[in-house]
Parts: sequence; C-alpha cells; structure tokens
Amino acid sequence: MRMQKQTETTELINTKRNFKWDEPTVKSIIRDMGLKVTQQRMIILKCLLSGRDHITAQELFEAVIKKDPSLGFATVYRFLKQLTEQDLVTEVRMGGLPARYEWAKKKKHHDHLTCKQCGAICEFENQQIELLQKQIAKNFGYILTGHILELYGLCPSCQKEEGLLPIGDT
Amino acid sequence: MRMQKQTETTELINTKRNFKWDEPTVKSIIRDMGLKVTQQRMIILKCLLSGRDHITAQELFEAVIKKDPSLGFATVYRFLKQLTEQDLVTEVRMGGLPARYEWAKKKKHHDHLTCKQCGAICEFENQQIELLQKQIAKNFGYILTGHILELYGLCPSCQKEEGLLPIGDT
DNA sequence: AGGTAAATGAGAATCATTTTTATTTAGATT
DNA sequence: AATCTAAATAAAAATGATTCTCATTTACCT
Ligand SMILES: [Mn+2]
Ligand SMILES: [Mn+2]
Ligand SMILES: [Zn+2]
Ligand SMILES: [Zn+2]
Repeated sequence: MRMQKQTETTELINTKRNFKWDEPTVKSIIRDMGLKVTQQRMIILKCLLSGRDHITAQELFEAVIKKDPSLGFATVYRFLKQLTEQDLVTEVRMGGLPARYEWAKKKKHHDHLTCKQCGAICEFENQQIELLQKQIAKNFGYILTGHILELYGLCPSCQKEEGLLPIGDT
Repeated sequence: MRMQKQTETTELINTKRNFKWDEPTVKSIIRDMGLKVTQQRMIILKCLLSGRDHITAQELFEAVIKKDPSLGFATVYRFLKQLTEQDLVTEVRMGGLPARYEWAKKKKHHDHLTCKQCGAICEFENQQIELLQKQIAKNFGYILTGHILELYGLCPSCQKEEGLLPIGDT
C-alpha cells in the first residue's frame, strides 16, 4: 500500500472507501442480490466493506466471528462466492495461495503488484497493456473475455531491510 | 494451438520439440540436476518431454503408470517440483485449477492465451507489455522479479460451435 | 561386493474450498 | 400475529490438489 509517481497511461486506483455503509445500504445490497437478508450476511458484508482490501476468506471469517462466534465459515465462503458471481467482489488468485477478495463495485478494473517479501499490494491500471492484450487476442482470432496480470517484486521498504522479515500484511 | 498474424512486438513461441530426447540425453539432464538417475525419473522425464505441453501432474502420472504401474504419484510430484525449482520446467497456475507444467529449457519466456471453452492454449510474448510491466514496477519503487499474465477468451472454433461442447484438451 | 545417502511407494496429512444434511429462519401469506 | 415454505445456516464430512512421513529399496561411490 505504497504509491509513487506514475506514467500517463498507468493510473493508481482509489483505494478509499468513500461511501457510507449504513444498515439500510448494506441491507439493500443483499436484497438486490435476490437473497434473504440475514444477520450473518449483514455481518459478513459489513466486515468485508470495512476491512482491509484483498482479504482472504479465512481473514474475513476471523473478523466475522468476533461479532458472532457461532457464524460458520462455510457461510462466509458461500456468501463470498455469491458476491463474486454477481461481480460485487473480485476474486484475486495468485499461484496456489488462498484466494483474496475485494469489493469491486465503485472501483474500476485494475491489476496488482505484490511484494514477494511482505505481501504489500499496489493496484494499477495501464491502458496500454489493456489495449495490447486485446490486440494479441485478436491476432490469434480469440475474443478476449478476461485476463490476469499479477506483477511480483520487492517493495521499497523490503529492499532496504534486505532479506529477513516475516511475511506480513497488506 | 492456433496461430495467426502478429504485431511486430508480439511473437509466437516455437512449440516444436526440435531436440532428440534419447536415453543418454535424458540421463544427463537428471545427472546435471545433481540427482540420481533412477528408472522412475527416466520414465517421468521421457513422458514429460514427449507428452503434451501444459500437462497436469495427474495427466503426467497417468502417462507414467502405463510404463510402470508401480510408480507412485508422490514421485511424480516430487520430481516435478525439483524440475521447477531448477527452472527446467515452468509451472503455470491459473485460478484454483491444478498446476500445469511445460518444459522450459530451450523455450523462451512466454505468456498464455487460453480458451475458456475448450482449453486451447496459445503462447505469446509481447516485448512492449514486458517493458511496460518493468516501468510500472519502477514507478512504485519495486524491483520486478516476476509476473503472471494470462489472457482468457473464446478461440475461433469455439466461436463457431457456439456454446455446447465439453472441455477438451490443449 | 559393500556402505550409505538418496530415492521410492504407500498412505497419511494438509489446506483451501465445497458439499451434505439436519435444523432454523426470513419473509410471504393468510 | 400465527402459519407456511423455500432459502439459509452450522457443523461436519467430503473433496481435490499437493506435500509429508517413514519404512524399505536402490544408485553409485569406494
Ligand atoms: Mn485490488
Ligand atoms: Mn506455455
Ligand atoms: Zn515488501
Ligand atoms: Zn476453444
């Protein structure tokens, strides 16, 4: 979660939460999905909306059981899947690691640059790359329906503290 | 596995097997890895080298037990991991699906364009994208160490036969 | 041929995710 | 407000890919 200057075509993504997630708003998100408004869904959604970006199902579950220890993790997975299917959250999968989720609504498409050392994630979008991808698909006669672009590297602070820290968060 | 015209900066990758994988060659690959030359490693490697690209561990295992039904799948996984660690094979992971492996030696870096419908895979490399990736990382102050770029779409033949065929191979 | 570290097979373990099932509940309908 | 029913839940088992453990076997250096 560190940002710096950018080329004209690469833009940073607003990671801010500039909408109010009050009770009625959260309720109507669930209702608009065509689902019943349950206490567990309210809790899960609130935790998702107010928690960190790129959260894992496990992390979300841990946040959720602080509010209701009886809530099951299958419910978290189930609801996350529904949110993903309805494109309200984006599922980010890197390698064999657990999937990470982020609220997609009101946040445009973007890709990720992740620090291998500490896990810090930068979000970006580069129009030139997006365009080149379309051209490549076209050259092969394909209709492009999606893509995954994940960059991996060493973040500035991990470059200094060369080598020996635990894999942490954001 | 379908190829068409390309822009100057996007090149197709040779998917041909233009080297001879005779007994002594296969043996020395294993020996050069600093490993003992066992019958199971010979079999696994031969199957890998002569089989399809982007093979899964399971598929490789199935090919392997045709030559030696007693060979265990842990041995396949183990050896694949060692090959991956020594950069002799590349591990391609997409989403939560099983990893796929391909012989990396004598084949330059490339990315993949996969048909969502039938699984057909095109390989490409685009120098412009590679360059842009480096710039993006640099703009964030990161040192780029790797990337995953996977494009998804509908291949030409699946565009015709709209919709209803089983998920096949390559 | 003998010694030993490395390799193997079989199966258990792990880890993320999904499915199953019996029970509860939201919300529509009296 | 009481009743109904499809949908939702918790808990636990199942799944599927991959890794690990460990007792046994084997490659290869003397
Ligand atoms: Mn993101
Ligand atoms: Mn490939
Ligand atoms: Zn870092
Ligand atoms: Zn296809």
